[in-house]
Amino acid sequence: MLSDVMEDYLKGIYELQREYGAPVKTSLIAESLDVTAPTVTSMMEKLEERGLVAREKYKGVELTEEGETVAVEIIRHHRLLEAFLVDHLDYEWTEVHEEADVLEHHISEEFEQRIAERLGDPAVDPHGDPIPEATLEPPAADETRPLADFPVGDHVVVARVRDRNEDELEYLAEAGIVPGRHLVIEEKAPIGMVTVSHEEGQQNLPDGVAETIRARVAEPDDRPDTRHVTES
Amino acid sequence: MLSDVMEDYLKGIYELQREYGAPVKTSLIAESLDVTAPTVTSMMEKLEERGLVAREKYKGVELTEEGETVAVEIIRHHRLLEAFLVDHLDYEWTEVHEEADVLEHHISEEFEQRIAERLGDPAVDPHGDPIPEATLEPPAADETRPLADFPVGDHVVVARVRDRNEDELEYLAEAGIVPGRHLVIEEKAPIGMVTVSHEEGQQNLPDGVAETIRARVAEPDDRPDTRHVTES
DNA sequence: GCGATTTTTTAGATGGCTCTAATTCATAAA
DNA sequence: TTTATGAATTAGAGCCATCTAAAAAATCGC
Repeated sequence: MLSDVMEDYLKGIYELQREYGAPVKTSLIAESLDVTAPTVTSMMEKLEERGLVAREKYKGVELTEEGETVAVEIIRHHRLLEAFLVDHLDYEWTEVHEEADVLEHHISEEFEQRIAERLGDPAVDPHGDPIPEATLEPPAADETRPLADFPVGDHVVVARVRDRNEDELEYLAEAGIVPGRHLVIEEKAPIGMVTVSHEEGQQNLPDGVAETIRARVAEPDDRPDTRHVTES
Repeated sequence: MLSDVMEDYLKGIYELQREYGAPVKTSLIAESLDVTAPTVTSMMEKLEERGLVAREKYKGVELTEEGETVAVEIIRHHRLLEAFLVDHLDYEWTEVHEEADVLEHHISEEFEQRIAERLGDPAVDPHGDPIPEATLEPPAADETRPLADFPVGDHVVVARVRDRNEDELEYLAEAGIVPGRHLVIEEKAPIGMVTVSHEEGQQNLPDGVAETIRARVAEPDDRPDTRHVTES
């Protein structure tokens, strides 16, 4: 009933709403989906007609409950697929995003249930992102923060390394920046760079990248792990 | 580059061409894809422009080599997916068709290779249909014939039970009409019905159904098997 | 072999998703 | 508080896959 394109808009709006709050502005949506602003406006009119977003002209949109449910379902599909590809088809966690981004729109309820079952209803995907429950309750806002936000000296655990292009993820994986990894914030250089360290050495990260890696403060019992980078 | 719709046309034309020979008429395509004739004509113009079909106006179309390769690829996807769903996600062979029909257009090369490998490069799918090779050579025309074509008294082995709606396949599975099954043609009634038998009893099949079940003459060493219907 | 019937194509329209160009609205700066 | 700037919307267009109605071509029956 809903086109894949509409599903992509809803997913995009959901994520922008989480990150920047509502209402979500036209220009943000346009940028995130790589379309022009008029395209977004006309799509918002359609989504509004269908009751999936609430719109205030010239201000922006917010997902309705129904729109949010659709978005959460697509995200559940995406993250289950990523987990499935890694666990059952030997994909590397760095290369699952594109495949999941397509398939998320095309798998049936049945397929979703079967892979969830086969995976044992995992709580997070290979990037560390939480997988929404089958009930499609929007997951609680998370307590992680971008790596760039922690002050020098903090000990943190990487929670998520966001879906982005494969080369970047591979580089980060190679450098040991993976979900679950224990890091120390070593330095924040005024040229827009963060330096972190772990058992295997130091790593410099441009601010833009450090913004998209989310972490939480290391608990007393978080032992620096010795997880190794996957051999490829 | 190619839309899913175009892929569906190519797949449909391929199958019609196998069944009835080339050129394939507009009306046949329209019926098999459940669209109107003008829709087919306009799609054929587009496929011709792209070099995927050769067209003779008012006569019909034939796939070019390139068009055939695309069709074979989609069919390979379809059948690998069906096999994967049955072998690795516990689907019944009667319920995989719809899922595969959607996903066949959306999986990557990578995904195709990985499921093929995981399955051990099977030669046939759960319906008994041959899975084209990764080289996408069009498979040799097969030597099976519709069940309806065998004379009374013949001993045959079911080769394929074609993709069609789930209820019908479930009924046939329940009745023991599954790929690999040894059958004897018992009677061909003038009311358009064929009667076949196997170890567990007799089964009447309307001609329309007997047309879509393909079989080959039982070889001397084909022992009537005792395969059981899957318990559900 | 010619008219009647069937099939195919042409013509013209619609809805979906996108664009560029022009206009309207909101906001930040003076 | 007025204006300049930037953001959003409207206007108008194009392409895709589809439709119905009308015209043209092929085929079938005598």
